[in-house]
Amino acid sequence: MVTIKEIAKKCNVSIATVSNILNGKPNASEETKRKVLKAVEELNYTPNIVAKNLKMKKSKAIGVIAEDLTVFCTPEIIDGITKCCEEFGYHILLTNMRMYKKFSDTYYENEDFEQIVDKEIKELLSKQVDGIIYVTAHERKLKCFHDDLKIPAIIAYGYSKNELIPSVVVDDKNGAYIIIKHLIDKGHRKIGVITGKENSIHTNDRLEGYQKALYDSNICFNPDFVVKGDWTRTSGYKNTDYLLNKGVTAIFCMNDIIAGGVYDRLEQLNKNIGKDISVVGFDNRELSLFYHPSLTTVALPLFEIGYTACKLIINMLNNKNISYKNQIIEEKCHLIQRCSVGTNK
Amino acid sequence: MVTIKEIAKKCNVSIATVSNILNGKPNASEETKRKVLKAVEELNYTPNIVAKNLKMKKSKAIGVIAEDLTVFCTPEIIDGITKCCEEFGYHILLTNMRMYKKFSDTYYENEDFEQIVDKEIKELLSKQVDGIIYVTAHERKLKCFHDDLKIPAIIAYGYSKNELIPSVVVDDKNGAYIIIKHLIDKGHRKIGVITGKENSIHTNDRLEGYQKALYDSNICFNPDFVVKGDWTRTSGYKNTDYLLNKGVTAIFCMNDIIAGGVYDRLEQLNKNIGKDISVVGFDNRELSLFYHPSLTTVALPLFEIGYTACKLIINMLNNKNISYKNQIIEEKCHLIQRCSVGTNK
DNA sequence: TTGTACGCGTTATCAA
DNA sequence: TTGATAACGCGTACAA
Repeated sequence: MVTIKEIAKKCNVSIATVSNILNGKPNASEETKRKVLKAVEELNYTPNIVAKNLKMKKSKAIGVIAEDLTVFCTPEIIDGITKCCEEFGYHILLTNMRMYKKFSDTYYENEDFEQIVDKEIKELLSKQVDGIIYVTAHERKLKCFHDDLKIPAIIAYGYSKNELIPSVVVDDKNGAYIIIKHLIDKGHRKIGVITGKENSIHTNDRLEGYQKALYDSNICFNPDFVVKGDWTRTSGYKNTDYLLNKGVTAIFCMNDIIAGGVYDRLEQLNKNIGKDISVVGFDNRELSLFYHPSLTTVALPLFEIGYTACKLIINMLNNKNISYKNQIIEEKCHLIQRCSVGTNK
Repeated sequence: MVTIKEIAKKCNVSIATVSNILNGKPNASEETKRKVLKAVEELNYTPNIVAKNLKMKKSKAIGVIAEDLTVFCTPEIIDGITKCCEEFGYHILLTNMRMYKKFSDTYYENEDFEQIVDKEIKELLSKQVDGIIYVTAHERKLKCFHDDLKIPAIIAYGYSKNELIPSVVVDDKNGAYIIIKHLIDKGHRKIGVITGKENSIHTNDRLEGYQKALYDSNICFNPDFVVKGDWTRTSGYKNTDYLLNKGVTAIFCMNDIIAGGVYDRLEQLNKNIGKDISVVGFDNRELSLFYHPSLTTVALPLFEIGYTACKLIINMLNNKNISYKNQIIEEKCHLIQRCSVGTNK
């Protein structure tokens, strides 16, 4: 690799001059500037950022710790981070912990979990990243950073238990609100719900959004219309009959997978989805587009979460004095209208 | 940040001694070793890898250039890379070019394409990565590295035009072979095909695998059973009737999306998939599990591609002398048996 | 067994 | 307008 020293020698100038020119410092004559730039070109000089970082004591690198890259929401979040990094001249050091693959879906209950995370953070610190974004694979409250962390950090998609670490999350309440509002606008009054797992933040917030939407339209909330699911297709399938018996005209599934189960059952019953009965989902998983009929659902603002998280980290980097205590940023969902909702009456 | 110097001072030893101990060198007495390790613990010392890299002239970092992280195959490939990096103590510097988002699906025809790639490679070189893995979003032949690249590089999922750069790809031929073999084993003799886009490597190889499977079972290839699609659901829908009229008992769709279109049409015709007619796909997209009935298909060896590519890069790093000229590694697909295939007669 | 001194490729200070 | 030179934090001959 050719260094600054070599091009200095070739041009008969000092390395300081070369460095100045390369960094666009105002001094240096046009003459030498040309000469140096030409040599840079000819020798195909590539600056050594590692050396630069050492000297500058910063890396323009953001460490991204993904709990699991292969979970559907993670790539889109990282895509948002990438976009922001691109705009502000940062780059990404990726740590994929592969949690689902290693410990299946209860990884966060694993006793080694904290140690693993600690190790990865220390690793990133070693590499002198300027900030860290922790991307959860599964929305929940967690504490993954120590209080004495010396660089800015943020949690994307999960909620921080540590008040000094901000988080950027889905506005689930609003997401549920807009899709229920949509059903109401289409004339539905009796709207059944199949929930996700109990005690999940998603489940609670989405239920609250559902209730708020009803309230705002002067519809009384009927607890009988709410039935407990667990995010699975089976739980959609099994609970459909119950809601049908309650006389609902629309079913709000708290994710697209549950909706798949509801579709299964409705087809068996020869119900015409989007006419006899309306179904909506949540998440806008790719597969929801391929249901018959395609599923009206709510898109998670994954890209936005990534982008905002990264922007915030960069802000924190540039304004070290201001406090981000207890900051939780909620990104809004988007209604995706497709063919599973019909007009009632 | 606390440095090696500070812990040397605290222990009244030289930095050399500290360095030796930290790197597990045999010298140093138990006494001082204990003393130093204790100080390391107390001061929460974190080694500065940037400085180390500068000194050692290597980074233990692999640059990963993804054409688009949000394309379905990319995360799984990177997951494989991660696993391998983990095993061999490397880390990943991720470059997500966001090609689909920026230029839609013909990005590789964009005239700026090469320049963008060049720029990203140069950037990675600046960061002193030890090797580069280029992950295509779309299987095709491409040349993305210059001949004078001074570090090992490899293409994952795409084919290299440059004979010095190895590639790791899907064994499409084998994938088609095993799924057609499966159909034949189930008694099917008249197997229709809806292809992907013309001139695509996938399309050609999958067709060849289909033909080979027939041949090996003494079934004559009937060109009339092959109809041109273009990877879309619509192309599946439109071509179903044609194949039905030809009297096929099974339809091989060159991807799962096409199969979705075939399902659409077959449902309209009240055909019972998996009984009246069998359908198989390719790719094992998540959604194929949610079709009714769930789709028998072929899983792409994405994880394996990533893992192998990374392993190969690390080999190249450790054996700089041996040649990898014209090396193309093909990873085998896996048959995913589900419910869309029935026994014929 | 331990310490001194140098160099990795930069940037920044200050003097020329 | 330029050039010496001292850092940045670390690893490693070589000397002690």
